[in-house]
Amino acid sequence: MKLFNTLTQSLQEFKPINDTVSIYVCGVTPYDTTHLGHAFTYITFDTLIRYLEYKGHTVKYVQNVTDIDDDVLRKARELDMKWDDLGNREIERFLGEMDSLNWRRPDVYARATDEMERIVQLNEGLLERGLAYVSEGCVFYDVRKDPEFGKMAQAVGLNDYHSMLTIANERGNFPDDKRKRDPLDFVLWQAQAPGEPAWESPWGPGRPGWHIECSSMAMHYLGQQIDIHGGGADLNFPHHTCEIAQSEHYSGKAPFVRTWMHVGMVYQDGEKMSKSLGNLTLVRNLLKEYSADAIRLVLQSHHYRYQWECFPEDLKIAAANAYLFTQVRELVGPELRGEDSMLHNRFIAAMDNDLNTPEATLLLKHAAQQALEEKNINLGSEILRLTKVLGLTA
RNA sequence: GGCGACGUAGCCAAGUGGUAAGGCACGGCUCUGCAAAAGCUGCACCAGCGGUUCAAGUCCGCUCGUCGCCUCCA
Repeated sequence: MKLFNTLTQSLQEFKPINDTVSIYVCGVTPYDTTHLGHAFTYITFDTLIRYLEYKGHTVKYVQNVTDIDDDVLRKARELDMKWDDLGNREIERFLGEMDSLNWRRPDVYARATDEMERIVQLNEGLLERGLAYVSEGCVFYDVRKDPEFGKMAQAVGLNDYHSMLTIANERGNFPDDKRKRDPLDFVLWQAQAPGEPAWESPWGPGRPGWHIECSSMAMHYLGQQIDIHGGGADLNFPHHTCEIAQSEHYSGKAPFVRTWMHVGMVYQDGEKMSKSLGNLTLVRNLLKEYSADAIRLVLQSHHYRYQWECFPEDLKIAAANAYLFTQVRELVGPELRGEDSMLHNRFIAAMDNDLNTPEATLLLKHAAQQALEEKNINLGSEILRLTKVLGLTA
């Protein structure tokens, strides 16, 4: 199977390091609702994992949830809720809605607040190696000590280190922070602010920076080098750029990740779907009108690396296609009988080509039309076997 | 401002040098008492200009346009 590695910007033959494929996917911050963009990302990895398992791999899948950060605290204040109550509520909603889409839950769903001890260790390690420094109860990553910083940023077109530095200075969002040595330095541990929750650390009470939890969890649950690390395309910089820096300098092993996979953004009204713009299609609302299979088919009819916009018409088409597969199920019955190697091989070829689900779903659709026309039980059985690989419930 | 991506029919979209998939919409036909559904069928000089090549949507350059990232974001 070939997968596109964001870091090298090329298709690479996928070969796991060990028998068990290690996959880490950046999860959500639980302060708001689940929209179609989230579903696209997580159904993409759900599909990948189902496919890998179908091909005989054992997969260990870890996803984080950032249950303590600025957004959670801010939203909790707005709602006059306790921050952890808000987090718990939104985590339940997220998991519930993803369950409704028939996703395979991660083997480990890790909370940032359960990770404190190891995050502190990671900070200590980076301090020992001279790649971080303490300043007024905070720990910062020292980008000047890391000539390799920004590999991922470069890969996605964000020029080089010096340009990033220049731009960051021009923009001036953080250089005013006198606690930092360099405007690009980022927080590994931040000192407690008045009224905010805090955890103990050698540098005083505080909480983790924005990127450190993922380094910590990935290395703890999966090892210092992992097979696949994924997330939305908006995470490649700065989040994954910083993750690479932290992880590789802590472990002394590179690459931290064999294959970086980034999922394209979903658009609405011509712009990127985002909480701040409010142009959201909510999974919860879609589920009122469409089946999980229809929603999955809409997502899978787009290739994961590319951005797209969801139109109502596409959902109707997907629902019609989902119906085709239920008709195939009626034709075949509960027991699968026979196979169709032609369809199987074409499906494998599509999926092996960087998870080309648009082609795979199209193949299955045409096969379904044919099977129904010919009342072909063998073909129908094969279709149902493969739709199951896509996580469909027909 | 810097950097990057993209620009294929009304819309979505495949296509990684060799006579332009597919889907939706639309038109025609078949079937049906009408309609719907279904089936058949029709519908593109690939943003513009220049270059490389026997051959370019596909490679290179420029222009125009759209979007993204650089700031929390799947």
